[in-house]
Amino acid sequence: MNREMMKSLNLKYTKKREVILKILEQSNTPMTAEDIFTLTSKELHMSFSTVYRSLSALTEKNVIMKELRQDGKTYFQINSHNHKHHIICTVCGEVTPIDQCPLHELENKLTQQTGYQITGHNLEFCGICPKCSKQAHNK
Amino acid sequence: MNREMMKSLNLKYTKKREVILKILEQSNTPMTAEDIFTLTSKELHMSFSTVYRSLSALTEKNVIMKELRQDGKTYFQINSHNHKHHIICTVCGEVTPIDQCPLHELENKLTQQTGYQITGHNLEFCGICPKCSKQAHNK
DNA sequence: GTATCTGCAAAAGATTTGCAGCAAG
DNA sequence: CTTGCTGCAAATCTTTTGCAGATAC
Repeated sequence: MNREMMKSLNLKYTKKREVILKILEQSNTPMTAEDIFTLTSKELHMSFSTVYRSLSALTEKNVIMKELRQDGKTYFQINSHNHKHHIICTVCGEVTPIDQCPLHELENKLTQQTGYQITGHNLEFCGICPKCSKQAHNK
Repeated sequence: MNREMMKSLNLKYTKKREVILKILEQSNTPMTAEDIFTLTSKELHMSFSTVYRSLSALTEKNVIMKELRQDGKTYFQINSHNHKHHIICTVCGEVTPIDQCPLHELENKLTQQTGYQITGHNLEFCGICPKCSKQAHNK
């Protein structure tokens, strides 16, 4: 994301937004507002309102995507269009991405069955990661 | 849910819980704490703490299930084991149940791929219901 | 210059908790 | 009579907002 792209979205290119976007682009997993606040704060002064307002502006323009997970926190990630889902370990919280999204096929079927125009979905698996399974076994 | 079943779960059988469970059993769609508070309040005096604490006790014993949706509210439903997912209209908020759950197959595949013991999932579709599509078209 | 962004502190909305009194078993 | 349930009000947690000052363009 650079100055021109921001301009074309009618968003001003500020140092804060630059750093927020850099953090998101470098992350390989969705992040909470708090994560982003903590990381950006290492580079410059940041306030929670700026984080939330920037994330919200970028979400509206579809630059980033947000999802509310079962832990009650909202996670943000760059909108790469080949979106991913995740499995979250209920023991240690480890997050593992799932390569394929298995739902597009199903969405077509559902459109036929229900008449809904489907515009999105949220999918979240939870379970116990191999490491934690092993530890439980050893106890 | 009756006195004996509650007893076997080490939960006391109170009038309040009886009414909360009745409401949930009669509902064909997941409900928020507020929904339950409003409905139960028509039959007896109820407080939000009692609603939340009862729902939380029943969730722990797997009598009911909860899910946090993208609207930021937690929805509760009787745990019928043949669980359902829903499509939610982004315009009018209408909720339509989806008959089959398409994920059990996928879960087996994922267990092989990732080594996770998968214990649950959350799936939420959103879209525009036929009624709202039609109205938008007519404008 | 002016529209937009930022910071602070205060507000909001959903849920949880401490504590004292009450009811079920 | 003892353990667990209830009500109230206050606290919590994440996110949003009002307003005054600062910055991008």
